[in-house]
Amino acid sequence: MDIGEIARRAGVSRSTVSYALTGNRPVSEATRRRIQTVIDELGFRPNAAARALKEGRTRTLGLVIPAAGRRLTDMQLGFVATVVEAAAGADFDVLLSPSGGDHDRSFERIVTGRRVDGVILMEIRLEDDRVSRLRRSGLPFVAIGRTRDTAGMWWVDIDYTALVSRCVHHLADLGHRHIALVNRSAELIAAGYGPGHRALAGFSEAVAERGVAGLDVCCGDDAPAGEACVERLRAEHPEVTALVSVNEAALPGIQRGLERAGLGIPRDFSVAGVAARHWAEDFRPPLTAADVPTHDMGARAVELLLEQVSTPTAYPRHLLHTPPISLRSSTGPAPRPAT
Amino acid sequence: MDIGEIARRAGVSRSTVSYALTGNRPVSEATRRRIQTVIDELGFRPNAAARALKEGRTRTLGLVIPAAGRRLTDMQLGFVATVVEAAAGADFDVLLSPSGGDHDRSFERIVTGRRVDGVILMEIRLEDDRVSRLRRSGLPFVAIGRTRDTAGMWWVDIDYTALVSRCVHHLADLGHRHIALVNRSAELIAAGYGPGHRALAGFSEAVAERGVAGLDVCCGDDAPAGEACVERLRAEHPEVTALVSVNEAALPGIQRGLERAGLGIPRDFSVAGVAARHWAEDFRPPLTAADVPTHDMGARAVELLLEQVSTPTAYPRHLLHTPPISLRSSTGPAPRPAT
DNA sequence: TTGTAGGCGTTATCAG
DNA sequence: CTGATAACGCCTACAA
Repeated sequence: MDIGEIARRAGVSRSTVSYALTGNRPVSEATRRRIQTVIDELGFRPNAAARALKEGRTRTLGLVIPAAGRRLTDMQLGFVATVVEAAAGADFDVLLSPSGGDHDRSFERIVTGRRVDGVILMEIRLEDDRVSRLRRSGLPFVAIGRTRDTAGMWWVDIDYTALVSRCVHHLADLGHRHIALVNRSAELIAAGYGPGHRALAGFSEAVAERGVAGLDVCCGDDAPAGEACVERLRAEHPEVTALVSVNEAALPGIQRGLERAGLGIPRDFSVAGVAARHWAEDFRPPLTAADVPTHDMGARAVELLLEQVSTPTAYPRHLLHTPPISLRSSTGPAPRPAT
Repeated sequence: MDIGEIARRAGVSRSTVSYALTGNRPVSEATRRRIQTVIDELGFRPNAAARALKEGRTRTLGLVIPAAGRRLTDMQLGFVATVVEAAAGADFDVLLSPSGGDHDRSFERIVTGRRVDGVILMEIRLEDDRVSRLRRSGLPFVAIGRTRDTAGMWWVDIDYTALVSRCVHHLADLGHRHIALVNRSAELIAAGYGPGHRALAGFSEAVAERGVAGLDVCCGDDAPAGEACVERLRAEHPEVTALVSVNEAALPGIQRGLERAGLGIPRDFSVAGVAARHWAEDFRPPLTAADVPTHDMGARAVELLLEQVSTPTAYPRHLLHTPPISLRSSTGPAPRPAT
């Protein structure tokens, strides 16, 4: 069934049906209604491929997610969900591309095959092949995260440097003199994952500024890793009395580790961090943390992308979120040394 | 840049380029190589829309996920990830469609607009509009889960009835006489969500069979709900000494609730359930549970769908998983009544 | 207000 | 072994 079928049944020409469909030309109320009736009757919808071919646009966005295999973190999932939702709100569909390392079949198919009007990129590294690839292709794209060199690039990101720095200052204000940073996994850091590096930068800087001792450790993205991490920390650096976590998935493990070590939060040990709200609220006691606005970020990324799609010459824009740190109850004065 | 450009540069006709690309007709090695060179040089890939229009297929699968807004559960996320991965393995892209109850613009777009060659449906209800819609459309589809009437339908599911029943038997064998079922949310049950109903069916049946007292409660898909659920359970039914959970996201809360109530697991209280492996292993102590093979199920769903796409006349197939219950350490003999 | 015709980039059927 | 050419279904000048 195609537009011709509708035209025949409605007794009009194909173009009239098309115009009735798109509204790109006035159609008399009478014929419009006749056409609509036939369409409803047959449940017709224009073929997306034909339309895309003719119009040169697909009304589809590509969403590049971290390569399959690794489980997505909650935060990443949050982005996926809100991107899809925001796109749907603009009547755009979302094509998923799991693309990890370098040249991925799916990525190439989507980009070079012109399957989408624009791309949203997740889990950006400081140097990222996909970004350069996309830059070359001329396909509009928005990064959730950013590369080292952001020239001419559209992106949405969280200011991990500032956020971690603030956490350190907060803890230092409370009298803590030995503070640890629980970062993301060693592999991610080694791969040049931006937030990991920026968190570390903010940490080092703040720690130096306050003249306190800073210790940074990598930690896998799950509870067991978090627990192991705390155990090691206690064993090797018992002087540490507070930690800042940018690894939300490790939080339950961190909590368990502290518990098992017999440390009360925040009486004996303070914890602060950056995490999606529900992680922070699930922590016991509720975590003093910068709540990552995944929802907003995903929606903004789509917004920027659609803007770029409709105005390819637009000047690059970006959004750097620095959500406030919500003071909950996981941080307190440093315990008196047990002299 | 199109196929004509390549043809010109390679000094051949457009059809030859096409044949070199698809392999649908022998092309002399010499010209094939010449064409390939030009293609590599220019980084050409055939336009997906044109190809879809001509071939009548899109090499894309639709994945219908629960409506945005609600956070996806870990299990659902697992399906998404493995479906995408499996599809990518077969050089298929995946188009996401968030379609909850009714307002399915995106769903309609994808189905009627012929944007995909087939659809995978998640979170199936016993009566499901999307299933009937898809049945009518003639578009191949596979459900992860199943409706009440599965006639002529392709699906992959977990046998919640059997699994929950086994858990109950296991607990009854251990001497528990008062067992609770922690089900999914009341809304989901009310909406006719299959697993919820089938879990309940298996529970009621097994409980009756063993002559033990059964109590079923609904519980939201998150930790706080799990904790609240346990609290209520303790307050209103202190005689209960064991529970079966089919709500993995509530598990951390269940654990916390039991802890706060001062109950040791499994000394004072036993817990069994159905959950993805990592949830079970994160439980303290590790949870005796049927490990839901999300990975396998997603991959199988894609397999079935591709089979159906390539052989539309194939006889409907389905897969009912009944993973074994892994005995870990969260279940033990019923405590002696405190007489 | 409506109809006619051409073309978007491919593939596949004819010829050669 | 290779070229011309006609569709695929839609949109949109151009004509009426």
